[in-house]
Amino acid sequence: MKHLKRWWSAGGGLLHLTLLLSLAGLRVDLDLYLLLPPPTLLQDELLFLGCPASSAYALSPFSASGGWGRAGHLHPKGRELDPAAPPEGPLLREVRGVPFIPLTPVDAWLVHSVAARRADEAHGLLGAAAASASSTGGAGASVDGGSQAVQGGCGDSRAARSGPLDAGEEEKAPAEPTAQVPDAGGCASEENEVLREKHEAVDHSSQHEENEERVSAQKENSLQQNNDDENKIAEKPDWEAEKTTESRNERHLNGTDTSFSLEDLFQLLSSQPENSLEGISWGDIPLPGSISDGMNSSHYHVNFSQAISQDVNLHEAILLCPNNTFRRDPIARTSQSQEPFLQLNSHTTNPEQTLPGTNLTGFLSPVDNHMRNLTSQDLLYDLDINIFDEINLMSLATEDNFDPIDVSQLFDEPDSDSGLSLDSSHNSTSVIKSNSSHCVCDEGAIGYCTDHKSSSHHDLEGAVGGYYPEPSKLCHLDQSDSDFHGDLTFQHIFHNHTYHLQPSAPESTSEPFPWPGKSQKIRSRYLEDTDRNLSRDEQRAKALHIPFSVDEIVGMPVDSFNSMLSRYYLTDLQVSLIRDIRRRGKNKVAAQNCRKRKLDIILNLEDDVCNLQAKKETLKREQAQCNKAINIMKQKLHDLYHDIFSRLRDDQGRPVNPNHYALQCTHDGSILIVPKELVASGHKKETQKGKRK
DNA sequence: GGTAGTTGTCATGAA
DNA sequence: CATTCATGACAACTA
Repeated sequence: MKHLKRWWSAGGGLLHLTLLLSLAGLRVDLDLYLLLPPPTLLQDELLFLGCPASSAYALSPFSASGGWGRAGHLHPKGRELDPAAPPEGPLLREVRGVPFIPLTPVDAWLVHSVAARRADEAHGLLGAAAASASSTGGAGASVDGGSQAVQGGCGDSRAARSGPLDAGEEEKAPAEPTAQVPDAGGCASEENEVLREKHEAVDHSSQHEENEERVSAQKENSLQQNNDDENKIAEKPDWEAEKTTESRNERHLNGTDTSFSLEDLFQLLSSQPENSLEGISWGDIPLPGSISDGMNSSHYHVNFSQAISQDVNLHEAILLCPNNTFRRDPIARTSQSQEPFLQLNSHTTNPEQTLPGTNLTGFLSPVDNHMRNLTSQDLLYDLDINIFDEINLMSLATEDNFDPIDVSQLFDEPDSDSGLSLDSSHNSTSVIKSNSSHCVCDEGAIGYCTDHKSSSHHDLEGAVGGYYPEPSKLCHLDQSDSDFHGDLTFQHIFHNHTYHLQPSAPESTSEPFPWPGKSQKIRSRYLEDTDRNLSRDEQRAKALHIPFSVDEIVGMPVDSFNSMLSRYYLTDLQVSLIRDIRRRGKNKVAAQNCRKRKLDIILNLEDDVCNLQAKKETLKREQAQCNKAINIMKQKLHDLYHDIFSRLRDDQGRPVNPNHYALQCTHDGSILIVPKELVASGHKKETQKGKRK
């Protein structure tokens, strides 16, 4: 940028720039009038910036006072000329027929500087030549393609396109020295003047660099004051400012804003690294040359929304890019973030390439939002639509006249094995298939009807083998799996061109691709590992391209399951398999639960046994303690008895024999000595009464 | 190679 | 009647 500034400040910068544009083959007839800025540029510009717009702004280069256009052709935006305007400087007078409308102070300064310069020239150097040229209209150092080095009288058509001048402006024009438009000779002499002043400009170049920096700062301020959109540019970060620049360019495209200021040029140039000018595709610069063309030709009036809708068809995107959710070019995406300049170019200079969808870097964001807003159901729906094609092929596969080769050719699968012929499938499976053509469909027949099932699978896989993404995977299923022990036959169907070999032939002989030793081992190991992780039902579902996962099929509620079966177009084979998968899955879970429950019951019973055994021991100990206490009590009672009878005496003073008498307690607490015979008869009566009750 | 444990599956009955 | 659940039985697999 510094280089650019210096280059720019050298005075001939615009000329060089124009030459570059021309050499690059860009049809940009920038009418550049190169005049050196005075040393007082900064002060003048500051003064200029401080001026109200009514007095300082937007004088068209075709202003009569400016002297570049025919009198009476001031741009409608133009107000009036500020007499205090800087006297000289570069002017971007017209861009490919579109009048240069200064929007920024710099632009306006350019206009003013040229206007003042032309006033000086009218009095001095150009003199009569300029006066003679004024009758033919403006002229400039128009450089177009390098061939039109000097284009005289070019101001006619431009002035005509620039629109009428305000009457007031036209009246003020004579007040200024008449800006005589030079003819060709005038342009030549003007170039000499430029060269002469260029040397002078070298002295002021350093100061001009500073001025340029301040000018850029002032431009930001002026943008805030004048334009809301420009104001956003000043406030927003760079990446947002790019958007605004884009919008501005779109305004150019739509013709709503025909102005193209040096600021735009600056912005474009500054968006590139300092020394990368040569890397800039000048043809991509959204110069108003092409803009003006866009005003005249309809193909630049692009309906972006239409372009988006045409390009980003969701279904089409998914179908075309099954591996990529979004149909977008990652390279373009990268370039959007890394090369805003180029991305910006793509909108303006080459819409034919950009808009039809090859490069949607700038327009894909709404599509992305749309895609992000899609629910998983929507995506699943699209996915299912995609899968339906497969299912339809499956249906075809089950038909008799189905030719798998056609399918292979239809999908043009690189990995498709041409050896997957009808002969192979029929040779290996037709006999079995004829014996039980629908064995797979039968409930409960899948699990261990291995030959039949595998044969059916083979038929199907053989039918869709060319379409199956990785048919070789199925050849590397776990050989120990009895359900798929026919996979070797399977393998022959897919990959072996020598079908006369035994199914148990070594795998290496049937491998169609010459994998190197190590990679083949890795590959087979990988495939075994990946397939080993799949359950049988998952493998079956994969083989039949069931569009649902096993977990979904098993865990889905009944209503959803039934609605799913009715909602999607599924073959009988698929429906049968789905139901089997569901039944087996639920039964598997039930069996697991049952075993778990049984195990829990067993464990609980074992715990109960342990608890009961412990309780039994406790009770035994308690019983022993009780017995021991009872014996103690009996012994005490016996001792008490003998003690009592030893102290008892009858009427004659003799001791009472305890064998003949017994002690009996009455209800009132008194104790009687009763003969044992009476006690025995009394016990009999009580027992008889108890029995009667 | 035999064995016990695990797991998947089927058949069957009950809810 | 269809579906689910529970469970015994069987087979395959694994350690």
